[in-house]
Amino acid sequence: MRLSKRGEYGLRAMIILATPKDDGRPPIVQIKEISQREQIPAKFLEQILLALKNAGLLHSKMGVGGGYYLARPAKDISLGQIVRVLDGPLAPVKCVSQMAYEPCGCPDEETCGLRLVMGDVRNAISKLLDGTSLEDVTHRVDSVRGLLSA
Amino acid sequence: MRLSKRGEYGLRAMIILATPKDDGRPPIVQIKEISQREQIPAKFLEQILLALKNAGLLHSKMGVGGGYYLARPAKDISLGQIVRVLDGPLAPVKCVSQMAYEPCGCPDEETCGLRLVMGDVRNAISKLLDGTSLEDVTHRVDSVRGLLSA
DNA sequence: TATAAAGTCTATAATACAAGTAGACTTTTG
DNA sequence: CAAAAGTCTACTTGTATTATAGACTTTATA
Repeated sequence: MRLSKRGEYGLRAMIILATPKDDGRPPIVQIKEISQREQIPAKFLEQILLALKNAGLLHSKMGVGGGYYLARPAKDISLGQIVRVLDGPLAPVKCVSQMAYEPCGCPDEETCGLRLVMGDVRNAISKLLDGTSLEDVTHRVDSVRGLLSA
Repeated sequence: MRLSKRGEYGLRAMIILATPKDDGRPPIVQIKEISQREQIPAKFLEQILLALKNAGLLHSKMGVGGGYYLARPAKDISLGQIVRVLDGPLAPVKCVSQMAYEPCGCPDEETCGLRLVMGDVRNAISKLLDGTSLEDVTHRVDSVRGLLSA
């Protein structure tokens, strides 16, 4: 049930891009900066951000002073969207996938025990990842920070 | 978030082994029969069942009339135990794993947004897989069968 | 007691995928 | 024009997954 490095790095990058600057607006950040802050190989991160851009979750600006920024407000980007772009379907087995269904070959899918349980797992993961936005994450980090400093 | 074939095959096999025969007792079944019923390469299944045996979840009997059978009542074997033996930790990232924790390298784990969310995901998966026994699965299959035939 | 039916164990092959690296190209600003 | 940025595609490398092979042990029973 592992998240790939690709998925992990992408989520980390998106969280950075969703974290407001002092003026309260989401920042525009360069690959290099993210790669340094999160210890991610720059060339690998490049591919990841490109994929997120092509999926419509990020926009970018070329040239001096350019970088990446969120294509939509942080509250309108869910972690599920990000993970699906980078790691594919959330479902543990294809036969319970909403976005990439494939039969699993069991004689009768309706009464397949594995399928019943994995359907639940898929739903639980989806409920969490599709139900959590980048804004939810940054707010939660803020509130933990608050508790720690208090 | 994929379950490996190894994990999938193992779960399927365990569910078969947990399904009571007409006399109400869990059966003893040969590799060959499971592999035919579930379309699993026999030699691959062999390794999987051996691993489950070495982990203490299955017992076996050699020789004519032998086969594999559950080491404990089906209600005392959780899906989580099976998956952990075959696929390793449930956690999406190691830094939220209970059984195989490793730091993920972020500057401060306490305020890492990714970690907060993935912790939730781990807990949700664990709640489902550790909270569901093989007996729960076979009962659930029975009840679906009942609904369909009614 | 021989034979066949079963599991045991270890090695290895074949693939697929993940992770990372490279480099040439384009766009933008100053 | 030069420097700073992203774009695109190909390639390499390492590792894990999936599967196959084969020689071995144990047990029932004819």
